[in-house]
Amino acid sequence: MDKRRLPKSAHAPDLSTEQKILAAARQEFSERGMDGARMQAIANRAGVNKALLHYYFRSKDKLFEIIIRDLVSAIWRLIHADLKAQPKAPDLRSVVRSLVSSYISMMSQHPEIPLILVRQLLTRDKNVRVIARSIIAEIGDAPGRIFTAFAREAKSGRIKKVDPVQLIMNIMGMVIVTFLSQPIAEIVKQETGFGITYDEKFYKARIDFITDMVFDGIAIKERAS
Amino acid sequence: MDKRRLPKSAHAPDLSTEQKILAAARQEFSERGMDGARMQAIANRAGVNKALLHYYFRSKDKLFEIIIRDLVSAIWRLIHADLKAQPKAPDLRSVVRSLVSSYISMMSQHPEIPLILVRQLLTRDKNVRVIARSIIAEIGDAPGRIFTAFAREAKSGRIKKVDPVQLIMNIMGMVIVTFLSQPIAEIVKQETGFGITYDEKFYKARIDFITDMVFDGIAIKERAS
DNA sequence: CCTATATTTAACCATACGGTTAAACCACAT
DNA sequence: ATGTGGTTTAACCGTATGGTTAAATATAGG
Repeated sequence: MDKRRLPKSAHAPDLSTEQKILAAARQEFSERGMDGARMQAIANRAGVNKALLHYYFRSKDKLFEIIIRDLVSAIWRLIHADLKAQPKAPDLRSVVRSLVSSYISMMSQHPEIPLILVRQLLTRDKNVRVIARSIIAEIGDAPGRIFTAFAREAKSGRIKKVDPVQLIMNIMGMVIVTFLSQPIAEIVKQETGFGITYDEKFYKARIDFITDMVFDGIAIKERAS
Repeated sequence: MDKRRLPKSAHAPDLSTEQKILAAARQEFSERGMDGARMQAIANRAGVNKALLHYYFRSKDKLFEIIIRDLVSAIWRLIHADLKAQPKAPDLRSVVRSLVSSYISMMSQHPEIPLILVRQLLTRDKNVRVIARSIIAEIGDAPGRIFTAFAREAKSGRIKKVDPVQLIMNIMGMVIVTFLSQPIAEIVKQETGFGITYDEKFYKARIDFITDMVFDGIAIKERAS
């Protein structure tokens, strides 16, 4: 059995049916979620026969799983590429800024990442465990880095002693709301006429704004206490 | 047609089958989302025959719509009750604090609210428009109040002149992440052993932490520039 | 009691949707 | 040209699930 899978080579259509399916699936899943997505819809988006979805990826579950796996590993890849491109952070503020910047730039390049992952993580479902586990593994570095850096800085008295859980939760909240708000903002625009333009400029502004809010909030001001 | 609907009075079972269904549906929808929810599962949770769901609420869509409508109006009701219970806010910081507090207390009492609404709003779907519209109408007060209050304060030079969109986005992000993180935190606990206890104490701490972060971030420190 | 009306139930229906299959198609090697 | 193996297609299948129905059961009013 299984003469399918790993087709590759020989024949070579116009740059991979497989890729077209994956792209279409990413779209569909991000808009409708695992349960709302329809195999037929994915096939249509990809301009491909439905049976091919099963030819290349056995089942809907397997397809979804691969999408998730790819997204999670993309996080890792993109974040690291971006961090490496940045100058080594000298001070704490720069560390936070570069982390925030990396995550925002990553998600702005791939808006499906927060959409699919968040929705899935909100779902009470045993396979969520699997996703969560891999995310924890992949994302793992960031909270740790922030945590230890802050602990050190707090010891040296340059920042307030705050609960790191609260701190990280706030940072994460400010980062992801940037993307979760997008579909809502679109509707608000259509309803009220007032809208946000999610472009390069806006994202840059958010990086600064978040960093500022974090720091000028927790930095101890010399003159008081 | 329609001899059903508005059964009420006459007979009177043990405190409303209708209510049992609504409660069960709220649960199911919040855990699995509109598409993932199963009518049979709702019936089971309510300990009721499946046909009753259709007897009281025509269809799955209608049932979901009612749930959403109720949640949205609950936001309004709870927020206002809470705000009225609080002392009139004298200064800006107190205004923000009391708004943040109201929203957090509201969602902590009804965790389904953020779960169902956020998931639904992430879905690309025409009926999202309807939901969004009602939320915009109901929630409407808060951003406006914050916005004008901040504009006034900024004029008087007590806080930095910041983009109100960025500001509100940050506040909202920090508030909702408090609840969106809950399912994830549960898994993290099972995976790594480290967990957060989402209790009264934690929520109170978050209210303070968020307020502090917002303000000590945007308040102009006398000694500097 | 009897009747009318609301409620509840089991059994059933229709179909949307994930998945399968067998045949066709296509490119290349021999 | 023909055979081989990956690829694509239309047509089909089984079932889960939303929804319906007709009969049963309860309740209140007369």
